[in-house]
Amino acid sequence: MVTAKALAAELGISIATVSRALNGKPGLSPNLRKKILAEAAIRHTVINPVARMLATSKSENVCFAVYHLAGPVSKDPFYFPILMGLEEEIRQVGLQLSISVIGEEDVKDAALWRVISERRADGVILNGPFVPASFILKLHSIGIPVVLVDNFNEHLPVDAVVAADRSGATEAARHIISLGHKKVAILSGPKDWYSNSERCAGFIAAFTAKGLEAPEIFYGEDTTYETGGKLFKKASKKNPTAVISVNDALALGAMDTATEMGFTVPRDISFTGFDDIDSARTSRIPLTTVSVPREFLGRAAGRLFWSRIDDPAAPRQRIEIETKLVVRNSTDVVKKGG
Amino acid sequence: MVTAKALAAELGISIATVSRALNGKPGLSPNLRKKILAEAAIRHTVINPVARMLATSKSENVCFAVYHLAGPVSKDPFYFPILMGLEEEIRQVGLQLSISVIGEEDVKDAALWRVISERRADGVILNGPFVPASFILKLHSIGIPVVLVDNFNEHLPVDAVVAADRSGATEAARHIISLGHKKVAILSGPKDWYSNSERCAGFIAAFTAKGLEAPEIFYGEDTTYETGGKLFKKASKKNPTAVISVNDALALGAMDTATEMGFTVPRDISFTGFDDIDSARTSRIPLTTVSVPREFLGRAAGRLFWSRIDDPAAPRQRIEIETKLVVRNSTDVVKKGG
DNA sequence: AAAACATAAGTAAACGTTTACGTAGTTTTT
DNA sequence: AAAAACTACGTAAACGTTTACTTATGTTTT
Repeated sequence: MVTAKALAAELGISIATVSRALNGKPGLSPNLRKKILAEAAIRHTVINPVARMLATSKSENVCFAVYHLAGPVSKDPFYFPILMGLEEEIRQVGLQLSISVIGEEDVKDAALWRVISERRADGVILNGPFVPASFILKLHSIGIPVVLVDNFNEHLPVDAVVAADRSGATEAARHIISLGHKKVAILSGPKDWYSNSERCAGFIAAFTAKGLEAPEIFYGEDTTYETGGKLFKKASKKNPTAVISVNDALALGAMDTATEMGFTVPRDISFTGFDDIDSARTSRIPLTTVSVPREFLGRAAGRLFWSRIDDPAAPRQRIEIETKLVVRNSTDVVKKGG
Repeated sequence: MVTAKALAAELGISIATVSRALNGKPGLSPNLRKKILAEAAIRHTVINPVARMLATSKSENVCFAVYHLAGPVSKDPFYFPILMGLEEEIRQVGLQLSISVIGEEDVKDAALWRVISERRADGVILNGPFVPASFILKLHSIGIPVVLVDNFNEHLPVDAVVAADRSGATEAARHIISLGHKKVAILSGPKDWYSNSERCAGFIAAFTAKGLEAPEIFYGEDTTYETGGKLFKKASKKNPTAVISVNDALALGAMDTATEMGFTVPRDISFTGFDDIDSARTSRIPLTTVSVPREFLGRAAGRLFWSRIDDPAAPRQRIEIETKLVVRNSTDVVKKGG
């Protein structure tokens, strides 16, 4: 492995010329260019990106931040596909993706700020609804490009890519309505998480649009399997014929608890989820759910980031990725007596 | 934000002195040091890591490579926790973690090689059993520190961290044996994946140690839920009273297929898995499995990497992380007639 | 054929550090 | 009290690029 500098010396030409050749820049005779490129290929010469970064003062690095809450949230299989999609996109524009997990203490004080201020990243992809708005604002105000994934806030002047939570939820609810269900319960996590509130709104909208009574929403502290079970126990007192949840984990927990309590799914109660994580498909009773193309969310975030870098003054963008209802075995027409 | 250079100019001292102060190096009067540090804090002065990298020719960057096979494998929720653990560890030693997803084409040719040769990383954490040995060897032979996670090969001169696959498997098999099972089937993925072969060996060992007949192994092309179902259909022809699998997805698929076929679990057949992924716990019939502390695997990989950087000439290390049998509801004593 | 202009290359200053080496001034040794 | 040894700091050469500027060498234009 030979540096561009060494290559220049070997060929008896200036570094500037080699630089131009290796970067495909003009101002160079086709002959010499070919010669340099050929020699570079033989000697495995690549521009040293660190030196380039120093010279151009760009880090060519994007940071993917995972907000790591203590406890079950981190186990959520939701983010990995996003990460994969993002990486592929980011790589294609020649950037590199680094990851950083941040916790509650970090946000208050240093953390990402550190990553950024040490110039290891040109910008940040912030993931999930847990990141405090104040932190996002701070990042943005010091000129760091930020894009949000699976999170959005109208008052935040930053780009975001989200799933079509509301319309997806409406579609799921319409499915339930079309099966004749009237007594419905909604299971949700904290209402201040963007996707939760959007999805709930989407559910409700479907009912009110048909002139039906809006279902009651049962809020939990998180969106885990266990919480799903707990919430169902509460909800079951109202004898719903269908339970719709803001995510799959909740739905799966509720469904299993229902089975334990003696209900037969979907004969007695129908269940729907949201996200289409693996276990929705592989569950004993495959779950009817709204599929969120997570890898695609990642790709979109990558493109969004790139366009932001390209034009820092562009107006804020919000990309919404279409979702798709996947009907499986957990939903059925309402019983006559229901 | 002010560079060290600018800070030096402001204070009317040399950059070298500021560098020493900011890096906590000796050769500096306590007074001046304090003064510099104070001013640095006010002016938010941090050493520019890019410049440092150039000067020291270290990238301070570790690359986590995910070998992204087309298809269901990538959805495996196995790697995310590893990633999280790794990041925390890596960060503590001042390194940064970047991720790179590589595919089959990349390995043949460029890929990681690119990442490395462009000096964006000081080394690589290679994840999973899919990475071809030739590629690992190539990386190692050009002097790139490599650590393997969830993979090992005696003939490869690189560090590795793995779960205690063999002993964990033995423990699971012993559990099955202690319940009185004699007719047992083993479900596995490709036998050339390290963890698969180790786990199979561990299963077998438990049986032969007790003087029992070694169970038949049914091999699939991958270790997915769907394959689990297929394999069980084959295995069921031998009327096993227990089915032990090399991972949870396989076990879950087998278990659900068994239920569909009319078996009652665990009364008719017992099932065990391996890994303890989320859905093992949240499955309708919670799965008896061997818990692999994945976040810890990540941490260990981070430490291993660091110690390798520290002493490139150290002998190869292989860290084995203890696993733990988690008995849930999918296993029971063998039926009298079994 | 002179003037104006492209084109192809080189020069050298930045980018912000690290670090071996040099040099005063101060302390210790003998 | 002179020699030796520290100590605290400065100097300057790397590290490997990028890029505005300059300088030769053709190539048009008039």
